[in-house]
Amino acid sequence: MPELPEVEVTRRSFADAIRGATVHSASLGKPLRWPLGPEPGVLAGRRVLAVRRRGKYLLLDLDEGLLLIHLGMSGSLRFAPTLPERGVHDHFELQTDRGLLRLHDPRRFGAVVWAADEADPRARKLLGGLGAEPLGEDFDFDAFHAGLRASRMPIKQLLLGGKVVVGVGNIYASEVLFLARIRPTAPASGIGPQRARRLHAAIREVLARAVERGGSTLRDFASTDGNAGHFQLEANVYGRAGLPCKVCGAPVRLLRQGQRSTYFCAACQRP
DNA sequence: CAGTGGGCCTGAGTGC
DNA sequence: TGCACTCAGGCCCACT
Repeated sequence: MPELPEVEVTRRSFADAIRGATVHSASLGKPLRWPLGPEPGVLAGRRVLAVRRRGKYLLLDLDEGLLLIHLGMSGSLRFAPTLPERGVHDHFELQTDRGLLRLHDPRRFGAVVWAADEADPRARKLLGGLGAEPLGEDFDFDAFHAGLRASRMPIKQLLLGGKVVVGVGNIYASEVLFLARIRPTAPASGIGPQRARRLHAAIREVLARAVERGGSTLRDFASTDGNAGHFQLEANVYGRAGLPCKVCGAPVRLLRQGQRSTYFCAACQRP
């Protein structure tokens, strides 16, 4: 579910409030994608120093160790002084002196993983292969273009892979390629400097705009305060198969790439 | 080596 | 109403 903008919106919604909090206790529900590692009891007494984001992972820095939180396809976090009674899909809770942090994740593709530090193999396994942060300083055009040239994968699948740039999920991949006027099936290595420039800019533009809009709410995304996002209201192609392209009026087309839906305009987006 | 497809889960929606 | 089926925002890993 959540792509980079949703994760960033989530982070911003509770980072300040939880900073400095002391953990009283932690508890697990049903198994998530990966085990926490140690017993949840080791979190008792820890202080939360900061909440950072790397790709679609949230990093809770503790005074000893850190927690890597991934929302998977259906995960969401709430943080508040008190929350309603715990439900069957609430699979992780961190009780602190500033409130309760709760992970709600019906499909359980998400995870909460403890690591001693970022060099810990447990953290490196998850963060090690990640590409550039699209909204950060390190999203360098030359490196990006070199990443494209090195792969013959269809550009949409390369973007989803997260090795070149992180955070572009299935919704935003379609939107970004529409804005850059590039066909999703185009081999990455064949994208010239001109089009690569447009793509590089489109990634920043679409993701930054989605963050401003509070993310997308397709099914059940909500930030930790429970509010919905609004970006999907301005999607140009995602979820609009058969409807007229907002630019040229041609019907938006739908195709499958690697078991995922891709939306595009055949008139606006050249192969 | 790069690239593909299976699988992890549950819930919502559709068609019969 | 019930059942069978498809699909959904991610990502690791076994395989070709």
